[in-house]
Amino acid sequence: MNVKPPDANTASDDATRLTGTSFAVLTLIELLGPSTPYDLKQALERSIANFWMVPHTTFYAEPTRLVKGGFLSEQQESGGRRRKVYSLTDAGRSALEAWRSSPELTPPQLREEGVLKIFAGADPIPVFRARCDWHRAKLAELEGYLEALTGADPAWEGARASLQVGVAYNRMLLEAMERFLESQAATGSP
Amino acid sequence: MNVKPPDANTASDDATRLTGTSFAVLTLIELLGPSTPYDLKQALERSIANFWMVPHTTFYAEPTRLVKGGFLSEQQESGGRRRKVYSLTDAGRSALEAWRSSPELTPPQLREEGVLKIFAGADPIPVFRARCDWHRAKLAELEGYLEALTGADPAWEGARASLQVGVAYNRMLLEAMERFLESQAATGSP
DNA sequence: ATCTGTATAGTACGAACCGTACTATAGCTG
DNA sequence: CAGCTATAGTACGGTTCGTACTATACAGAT
Repeated sequence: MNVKPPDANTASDDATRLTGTSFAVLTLIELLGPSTPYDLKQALERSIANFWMVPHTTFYAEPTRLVKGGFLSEQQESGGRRRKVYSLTDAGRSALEAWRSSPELTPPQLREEGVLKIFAGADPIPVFRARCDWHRAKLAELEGYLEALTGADPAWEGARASLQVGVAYNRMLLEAMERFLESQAATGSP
Repeated sequence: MNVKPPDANTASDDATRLTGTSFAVLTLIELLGPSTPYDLKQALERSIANFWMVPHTTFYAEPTRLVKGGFLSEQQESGGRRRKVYSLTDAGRSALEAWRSSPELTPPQLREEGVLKIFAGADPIPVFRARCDWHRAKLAELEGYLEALTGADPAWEGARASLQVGVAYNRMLLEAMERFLESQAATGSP
């Protein structure tokens, strides 16, 4: 009847859990080489954060966590601000590779307040208008990042591809909503 | 130089913060009438959770929070399990209405591990294939919910509209990825 | 009638996360 | 070289999250 040693699976093997955020850090270090948290944060914001959002305080905490798990090693910058510089360990490299080549994916996580308002009975037109503005701005932003990558190292091929996915995604949504708004304008006020 | 009374804006007016999850609960009670947390959770899963994900433990905690803030009132079921039943207060109704008719939207929050893997250099083909399966299943699920709503009360118009948005969204993504996979199949292995 | 399995309806809890606010260093500008 | 702005973080306390566990109802078998 359900009785178990209360400390079954407690200790040794419950290693640091690796989340998407962890792999974001590992990937960026692989691309950039040994990096400070701020280097990583800068790179993150122009790329990964667009499809895997992480608040900066969470992101700054992650390297520490990964050192604890043995996936990163930490050195002190000599001179200047003497900031911490993180590098991949072998464990880090192989965890990254295992994840990258595994077909498993966690389900996409979405929180879209606009659709929530529509659910609640709000007029969809202002909602879509606001979202069009947002996606237009995001599109311009992503196109800027993409342009900045032209002629970059082939190691950045994945980065380019993911930005292209982002561009396609935002363009699709934008155009769909614009079509909807136009059709409403036509029907609504003749 | 930056000196402020340390307890400026501390007390009385920092009322319970209302999040998207709060409005999800308020909206569902408006639609369903007085409800138990489980009623709400059931309804949530067939609708709102598809564009505003909430883990069930967070969702169960929300009504309690909303009672504390004065947005819901709580009664005891008489008989059966004697569960708690929640109803909107006037404060709840007006908070809901204010939110619904305000044009402000928090930015969409997305976490898509597939694109993260592509960023990291993974082969996009298995990623898209996995996602196609996922979106196909989601599409079928949403279409099922929509069908179950045919002929429902006009109060559920927003629910229907939001499900239609969800259907369109998933169909768009699915078709885009299918087109990509077909184009790859054509080029890749001639 | 009662046992027993399954679906329903939650709670407990510690780790992770998050937002706000604050701190600290570097480089630049007059 | 004082002061300003941009850069590069940390502190902290409440909130959220996932895992695991608990508990109640009801249906059918015994």
